[in-house]
Amino acid sequence: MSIEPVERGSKVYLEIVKQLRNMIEQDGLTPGDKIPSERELCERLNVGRSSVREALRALELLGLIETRRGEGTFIRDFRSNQLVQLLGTFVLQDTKAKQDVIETKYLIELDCLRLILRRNNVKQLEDLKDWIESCEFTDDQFFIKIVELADNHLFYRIWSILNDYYDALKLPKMERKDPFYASIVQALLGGNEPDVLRAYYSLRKLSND
Amino acid sequence: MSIEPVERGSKVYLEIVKQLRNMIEQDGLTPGDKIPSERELCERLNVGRSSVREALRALELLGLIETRRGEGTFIRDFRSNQLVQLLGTFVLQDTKAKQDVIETKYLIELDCLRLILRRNNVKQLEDLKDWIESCEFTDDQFFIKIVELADNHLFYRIWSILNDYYDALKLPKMERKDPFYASIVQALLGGNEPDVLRAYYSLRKLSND
DNA sequence: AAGTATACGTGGTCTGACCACTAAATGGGG
DNA sequence: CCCCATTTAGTGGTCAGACCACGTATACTT
Repeated sequence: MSIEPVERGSKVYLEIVKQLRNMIEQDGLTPGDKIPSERELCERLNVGRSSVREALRALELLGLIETRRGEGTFIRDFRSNQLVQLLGTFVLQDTKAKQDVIETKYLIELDCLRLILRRNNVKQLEDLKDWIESCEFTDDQFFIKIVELADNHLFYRIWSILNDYYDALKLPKMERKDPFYASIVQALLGGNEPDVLRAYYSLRKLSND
Repeated sequence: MSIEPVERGSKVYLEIVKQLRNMIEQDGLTPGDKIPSERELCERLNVGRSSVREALRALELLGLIETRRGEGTFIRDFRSNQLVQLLGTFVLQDTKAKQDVIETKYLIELDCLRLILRRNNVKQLEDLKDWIESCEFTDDQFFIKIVELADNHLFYRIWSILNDYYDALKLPKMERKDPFYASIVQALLGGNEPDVLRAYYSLRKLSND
C-alpha cells in the first residue's frame, strides 16, 4: 500500500492520482477533509515531491482538491466548477461542441421533467408551485429545483456541469418569464407528459417536433 | 509578452496556463502542433521548470495537450478529451446508486433515439439496418452505434461512462434479441417517435408509462 | 550511398534549498 | 489561573541543478 510500483510506461504523477483516488475511497474522505501533506505523500509513495505536486496541481486545476498555503490540501466539493471556465476557453470554441452543450442541457432538463412525472410526488410539486409564486428566481434556480426533484443524482451532477459550461460559453441567459415556469409546474401537476413538454418547448422557444 | 508579472496571490502555474492559452491563440496553434519545450518556456516566462511542468501536467490530465518523451509537447484534439471520463470517475465515485446508473443510461439511450429521429438521416439508418442484418452484435455494440448516430459528443461520453459503470456493477447483460433491435431501427426509419419508444421499451422490458 | 554510431534535445524524476504563510505550542505578565 | 504576544513547527510555493530514458538528427564509417 505504501510502495509505489515501477509501473513502467506509466507516468509517476498519474500513479499518484490513482493512489490518491484509492486513498480517498478507502478512508472514506469527503469534501472538506484534509489529505496528507505533500511531504508525507512523498514518503508514503516513495516518490519525489515534484511528482506529488504535479499530481496535486492537476487535480487542483480540475477543481477536485483545494490547497491552502500553510494549512494543507483538502478535498473539494466537486459540484463547484473551476474547470469549466478553463475548458470553456480551451475546448468549447468548437461550435459543434457548443451546440452539443446546449442540446444536452435541454434534453436532460426534459428527462428530469419526465422523471418528475414518473415519481408523481404531489406534495413536492405543490411546494414548488408555492415557491415560484412567492419569490423571485432565475432560470438556473428554477431548473436546479427541477433537477433536484427528479431525484437522480447522476443527472444532478451532469446537469450542474453542463450548466457551468453553459455559463462559460457566455450564452445568453434566460430572462425571467414567470408564466412559462408556472405553466410547466401546472402541467407537471396535471400529470400529462405532452403538456409538460409543450410548456418546456415554449419556455425554450423550441419547436416540439 | 516574455515576462511573467508577479501576480501576487495567483499561483505561477496558473499564470503559465494562462500564458499558454494566449500563446496558442495568438500563434493560431491547432491540434497536432508542437508547443515550446519546457526549458524554453522557463526562459521565456522567467519561471522555474517545476512550475512549467505543473502547468503542463495539469493540462495533460485535462486532455488538452499530449507529451511524448524525447519529442516534445503537442496540442491535442480535444474532441477526444478524457476530461469527462476522468471527471466521471471522480464524480460517480460516491454515487453507487445502481438505480441511478440504470435509469440514466436508459434515459440517455432514449434521448439519443430522439436525436436520431430529429436528424432524420435516412442513409445512416439504412446502413444501420444492413449492419444488424449482416452480422452478430451485442447490446453494447448496437447502442454504441445508436449513440454515435445521435451525433452528440457529450452524450457519447456520458453514455460510455455509464456503460462502464453498468459493467462494473455486474448488472445482467442483455442477451441478443435481434428482432427487438430490428424493430427499433424500423421504427426509426418510420420516423414515428411513439413507435420508437415502444420498441425500446419492449427491448428493455419496461412499461411505457 | 547505405548503414551505423554519436551527439543533442526532449520529457521524466529526484533532491535540496529557500520563502511565505498558518496554526499550534510556548511562555511571560496580569 | 487566564489571556495575549511570541516562538516554533509544519505546510504549500518556487526555484535550481542534477541525472535518466528516449527519439531524432547529425556525422562518421564502410
